Amino acid sequence: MAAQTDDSGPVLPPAIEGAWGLRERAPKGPRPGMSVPTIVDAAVRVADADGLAAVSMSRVAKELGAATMALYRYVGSKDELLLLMVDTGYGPSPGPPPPEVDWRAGLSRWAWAEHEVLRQRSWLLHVPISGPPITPQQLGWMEDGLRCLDGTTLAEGEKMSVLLLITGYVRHEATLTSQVAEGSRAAGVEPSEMMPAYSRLVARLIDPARFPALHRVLAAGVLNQDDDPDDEFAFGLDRILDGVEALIQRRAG
Amino acid sequence: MAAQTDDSGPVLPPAIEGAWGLRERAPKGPRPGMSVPTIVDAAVRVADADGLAAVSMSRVAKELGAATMALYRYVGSKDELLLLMVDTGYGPSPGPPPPEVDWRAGLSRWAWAEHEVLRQRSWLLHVPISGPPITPQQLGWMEDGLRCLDGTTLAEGEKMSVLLLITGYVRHEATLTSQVAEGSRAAGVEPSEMMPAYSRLVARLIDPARFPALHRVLAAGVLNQDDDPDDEFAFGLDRILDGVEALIQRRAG
DNA sequence: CATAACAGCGTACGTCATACGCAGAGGAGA
DNA sequence: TCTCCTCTGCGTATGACGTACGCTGTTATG
Repeated sequence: MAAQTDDSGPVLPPAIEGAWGLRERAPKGPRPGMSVPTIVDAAVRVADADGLAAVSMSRVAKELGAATMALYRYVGSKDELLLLMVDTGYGPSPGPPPPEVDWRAGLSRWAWAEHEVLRQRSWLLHVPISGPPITPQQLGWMEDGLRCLDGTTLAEGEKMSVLLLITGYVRHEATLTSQVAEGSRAAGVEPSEMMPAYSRLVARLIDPARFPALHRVLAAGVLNQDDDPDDEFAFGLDRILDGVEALIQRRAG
Repeated sequence: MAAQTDDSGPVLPPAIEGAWGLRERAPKGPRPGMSVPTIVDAAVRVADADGLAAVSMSRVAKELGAATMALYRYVGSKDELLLLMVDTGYGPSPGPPPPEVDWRAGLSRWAWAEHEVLRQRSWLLHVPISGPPITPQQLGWMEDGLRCLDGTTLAEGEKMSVLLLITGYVRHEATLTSQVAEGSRAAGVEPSEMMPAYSRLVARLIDPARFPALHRVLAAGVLNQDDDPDDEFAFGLDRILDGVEALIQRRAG
């Protein structure tokens, strides 16, 4: 005869339900001195300033002038806090595509928006993701991506696959870029000197007879020139969109 | 007047230099009781059995019947051990493409080979990568990938970008797949019931008016049907290869 | 005013990576 | 043969971390 929460499908952590606005008030007891958003914002501030590794429960608590264990009244575990940090860190999605643009321009805009977020918050890439998206903002990004493909002839499942394809690319490219940046900071090398140094290292290691193709790449100086990283990103994105375009035309024709 | 190691570019950790076979013997002192490969193999065994989270220095030492601190005579840090684990975990690259196949079949084979490795060793995806590839096997994979594009008209830099594109996709797709698998294990749900459960959860959360496109996807039952995950993988791969093909034909024509 | 739910948090525990230094092994040189 | 010197193995100790547990004091409701 206990209260039935719902038709209760899979169980959602309380703090996540809170993010969706479905959370019963607490009519008894003292007024809470903090809130989940306060805590998450503090954690995001720490990550922005000192990286994800600096985000410990005690550090976040210190940021709020509270004791470590006080946080556990609001979040069930550090993993839960991380999940909420991702939601906040990504921020609101770029919104549905402007009506006058075609799917390609829309998806491009969508991809660049995520690219920009990840450039400024590279710690997002270090959060171990532990499941499919369930937070409001994450599903908002998904919605906006799907809308870009609204006018096309793709099946719903294909739209989804296309989005996964693009997000995956954006994340991977951002991962590589931030690794170079972090590596150069760790080694105390000028960022512009990072790739040349890497190129020299590989050249020293490999035997041209066993690694001919790689040797040719090095000889071409590909890794030396520091061309605009945005060009590199645009290259891959265009390849993917070309592939999508081929599919759309096949479905249409 | 001290010995000059080399023209010494960037510094490589000793254990990694060992992996390249350039390491001077130690002519003095007692004979080592273990070796770097022994330790790495033990660590890989632990990860295969109980996941990456189970890989602690003490657990690996226990696996070898040694004391924790004994390992530090062979590897400089846990991060170094992880890097070596990745090298061993990936294993040897699939080899250069058979001579009779074109670039597309070659790259497809290359991508499926990585896909297969990641399917069997999903812990590889959890290792925080901290820099561009420098271990022998990793560069071996790169070499084999580059060779697939040997006959094409692409510039060296473009070949590199194409490989990054594909690896990124393979890794991302494997990440999503393994997350579903791990999530179902953690929740004690049948793997085949995982996506339907997720679908029901999202349906409960979202407001169809604010998430129309997402709602349509759910209504189409896209997330319910458990089609062959390999088909999903093949779909994205084909889109990428279509994009590459478009580029190659533009460069050629 | 009594009660019960709840906020804040001090303490304690188990785990982890790893710095440090000692004991013993076993070639190299006397 | 004796003496070093270097290297291996590892015991101990440190500091950080996540978090279980339970106490204290607050506050709205009966």
